[in-house]
Amino acid sequence: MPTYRAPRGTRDLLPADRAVFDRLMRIAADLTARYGFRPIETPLFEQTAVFERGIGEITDVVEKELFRIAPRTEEAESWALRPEPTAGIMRAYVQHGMQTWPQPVKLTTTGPMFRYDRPQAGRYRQFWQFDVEAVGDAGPAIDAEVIELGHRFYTEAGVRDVEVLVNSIGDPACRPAYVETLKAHYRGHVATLPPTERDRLERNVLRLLDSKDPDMAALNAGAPRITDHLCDACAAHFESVKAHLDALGVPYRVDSGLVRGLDYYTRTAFEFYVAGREGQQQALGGGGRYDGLVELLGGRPTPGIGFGLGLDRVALVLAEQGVVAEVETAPLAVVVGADPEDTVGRLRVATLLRAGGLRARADLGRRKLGRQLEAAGKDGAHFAVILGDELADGQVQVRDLQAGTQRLVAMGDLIRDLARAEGSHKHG
RNA sequence: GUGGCCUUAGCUCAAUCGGCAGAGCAUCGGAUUGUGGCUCCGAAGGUCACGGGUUCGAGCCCCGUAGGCCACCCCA
Repeated sequence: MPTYRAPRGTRDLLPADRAVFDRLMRIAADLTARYGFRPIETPLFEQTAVFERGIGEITDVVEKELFRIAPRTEEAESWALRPEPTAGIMRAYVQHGMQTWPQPVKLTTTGPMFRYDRPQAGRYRQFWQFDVEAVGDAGPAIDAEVIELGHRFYTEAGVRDVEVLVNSIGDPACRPAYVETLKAHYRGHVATLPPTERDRLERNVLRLLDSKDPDMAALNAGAPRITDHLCDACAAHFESVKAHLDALGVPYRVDSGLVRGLDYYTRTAFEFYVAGREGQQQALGGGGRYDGLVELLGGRPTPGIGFGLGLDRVALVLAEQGVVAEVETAPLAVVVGADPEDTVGRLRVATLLRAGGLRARADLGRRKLGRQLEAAGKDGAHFAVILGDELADGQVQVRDLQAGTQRLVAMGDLIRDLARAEGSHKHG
């Protein structure tokens, strides 16, 4: 067992893993560009208050999962690693006066998030999210646009059977009354509530709705639904979001038990799952509308909507579904030589090829030719450029490692020859 | 944060009743002159996760810790 290892809940993305992430990030960047979102980077840590105010102090994310940074001096500011990107981006929106930009401001970012909870497969203390935020448009059309974008990301990534769950969780005009109605419903059955659920009754009743406790099933079935208690404005908004989703052909299912764990959400809430694997653990992504957040962070009242998609989980599902991303990392050519000691010659030719724009490696180990060729083959190289006596006539052997054929090529023609071969390889 | 299962070489796994830590793959080297994939030979690779206890003797039994996984909690 090694002396040092990656901290609990973190992992190394080895080249094969990293290639999968690169591909996902490329898809995200390409997709968001097409939809008019512009990339933004905010710090990996913020003043703790940004998260406490924004996300809500009585949420699990802040209460027990926030990665707090120990202050270095007594008067130091209190910082925490970001558990999600939205609060930081909205902080930036306010700080830089983005309300003076053409609205809506559409932003995207992809990067690591941090939550101090107990690790499990697909659940890490450092995990990656692809995030999108559209600020300054009250919807409902843009709600559907954002949901459709999220859904399309999975499609382009190659994830099969992704299902969208949507709900409306009301707004300050109607949610408080609904919360009281819901509390009243459960209070009538306090005695039958499991201990953990009883504890949540007064603190956050909405959470009882998505409880997986079998004893709660019957009770939840009879519980009043938020969608039956929306104010007129929220109800109309929700209907319109659904109509837009229908028009766009996005497959979705209304789940009136869907609530979100962060306080800032209003009205539209949605999550993405692989069909048949609903249940909080396996969420591939989620998001919603947060019309009160900018104001909470000191800005003018500004509506907004966005989502965060978990890249680690997407990678996990892709692996489960057997989707493999072919990424070209193998060199086009490896320069080998008959004289093991002539590293100068091999490196010089490789440098020449690289200067010509080709992916080339030189075998700098001092081993015999056979070993060099063997290593080149294992590396997945298409060609081996073999340096030998022919150099005296200004020629090298170019061996096609897959076909097992080889021919003499003049040094002066080498770059053009290999470049042409690369092109024909790519096209079959 | 709660409960359970697990941890032996880089990877996948063996090791009889408590009695000398092994294999396959991968890595590196060799098989008479400048040609890979197959084959053969060899080398290297271990604090048996870590710490304690029981025992003549512990990879194996007991306790603790760490890490991973599973179910919760909750999120991505």
